[in-house]
Amino acid sequence: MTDQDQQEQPNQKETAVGEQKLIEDRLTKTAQIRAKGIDPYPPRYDRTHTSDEATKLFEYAEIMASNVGGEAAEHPRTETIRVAGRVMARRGMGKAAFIDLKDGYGRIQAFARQNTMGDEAYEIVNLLDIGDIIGVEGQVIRTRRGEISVEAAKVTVLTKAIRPLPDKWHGLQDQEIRFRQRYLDLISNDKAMSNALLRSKIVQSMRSFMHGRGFIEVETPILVPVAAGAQATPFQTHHNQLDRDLYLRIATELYLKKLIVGGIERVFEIGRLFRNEGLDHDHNPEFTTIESYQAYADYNDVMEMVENMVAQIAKETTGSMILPEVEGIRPEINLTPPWPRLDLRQEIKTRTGIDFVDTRDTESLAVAMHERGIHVEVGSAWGRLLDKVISSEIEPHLIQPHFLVDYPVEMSPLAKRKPDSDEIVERFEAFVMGTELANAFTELNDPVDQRERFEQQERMREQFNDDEADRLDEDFLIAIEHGMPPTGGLGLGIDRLTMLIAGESSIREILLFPAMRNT
RNA sequence: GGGCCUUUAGCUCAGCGGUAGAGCAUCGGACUUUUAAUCCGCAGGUCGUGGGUUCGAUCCCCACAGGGCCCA
Repeated sequence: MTDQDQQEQPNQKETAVGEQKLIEDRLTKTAQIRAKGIDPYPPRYDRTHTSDEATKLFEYAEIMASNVGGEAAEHPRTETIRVAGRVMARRGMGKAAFIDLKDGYGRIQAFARQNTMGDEAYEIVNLLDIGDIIGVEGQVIRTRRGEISVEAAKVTVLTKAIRPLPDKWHGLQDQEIRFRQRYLDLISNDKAMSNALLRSKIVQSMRSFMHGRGFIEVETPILVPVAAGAQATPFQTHHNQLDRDLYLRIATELYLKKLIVGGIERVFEIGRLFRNEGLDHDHNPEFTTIESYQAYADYNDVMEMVENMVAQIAKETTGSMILPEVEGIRPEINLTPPWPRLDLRQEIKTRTGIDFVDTRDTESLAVAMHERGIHVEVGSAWGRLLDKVISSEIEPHLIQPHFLVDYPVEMSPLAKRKPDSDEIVERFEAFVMGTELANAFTELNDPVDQRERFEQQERMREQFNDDEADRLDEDFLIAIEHGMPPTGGLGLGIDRLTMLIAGESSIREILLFPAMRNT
């Protein structure tokens, strides 16, 4: 608005409008609470019962009263307790009010009556808004309509909220706000809360499984001088004092294998990886994996571990290894081990007629793909093309859990060759619901071969302008030159595992704070 | 990267080439057992942003931004 406009409108309303008015109304009430000598943001509250505990307490009192009979059985009540939570709804009726309280364990109704609380104490009830956090002290009763309620003797404001909550009936529908302000989603939508709690249980169950098998949990650097150990574009940053460019890790792989060299024979890390790539329903630039390494094991041992780990986590978190159908998202998924092992070469041959062992050069593979209507990205390396064949022709069919086994060496610079083959490595990927869940191999521990593989990757970066090619990490090579025992390694996406168990089709429903564009 | 859909009150959503509506929430009033409480009344909007067409655009066109879905 220009100065002129303001001069032409000298009688602007003094009161704020819209959202600002809602805030100012609540700030006014906050001031009114203070004027009564009450702190609207007190430091603590002695809660004696959560909502579910209070409900159970009353149900017990009810049973006891019915055993006794007489007057007490008519209107049972508990001793005085204190509950606390957020005001989700308020039904005022002059000199009485019903308040729905929500805490971390459920909901309970508070019933406030002026002649129970006294005139002065009741005044606070009229200064409450939906969204405020309050404590209620009183006995638990059952109202005439049958609802277990805390009959308020005293209501204490614990936190005055100055912004309104989303619509109480429709909840929060706007996906953008759900992701950007997840706290509102958690307050409004039960599924958001259950997904958050499920993820915690999954990680807890996973840790317990790994510890049960004798694995040691470690944490390795996130800021690294060389972003190696996977094929992905890294984020770059800079350390000022050292005047040195650093990268955010794209894998935990190489550090963990250094620990295998050092003699920690079973090691795992649960942590965040960072890959500088786009966002979609199952990709986020930062995501969480578990990687594990086990000395004297090979990829067959790891396969057995993966199927048992995933099945056990499902069992512990949902009660069953069979995940129910989710309407419009996926059919019933049976995670019971063992999962079928599919030979990659055979599977591709069956689905497409292409035998990658007989189609070793880029051009003939591109031609074969073109003949079958598979998109060919011009200028791609052989391994990238085959990856496309797998992702477009094989993966979509793997709805129930499967392992794809034995990959070409070009796609797997960190995996050991099969004893009888120069071209095939001992690697598998686990697929469920048509997407990759885990990637694992018998780790390459021949330092000369490993150096050559890295050099091959570096050449691919040059030749095919491939930013995602793996990088030669000299520190890692020196480590395995000291001798790394035969080792089976694993990487498994925890966000994807949680999507699977939660029955969600978008990673954004699982990440509490998914990456978003600038507003 | 391409296509389609979407953005209107704090929230959930209608609407339309002629200066914008409902429900809930808010605000005022009535109400001492409600539970989407009820009843009466008031207020609340640069219709995502910027251009263009038009006498007139929230509506039509273009660009941009955010969100969603599909394809690559």
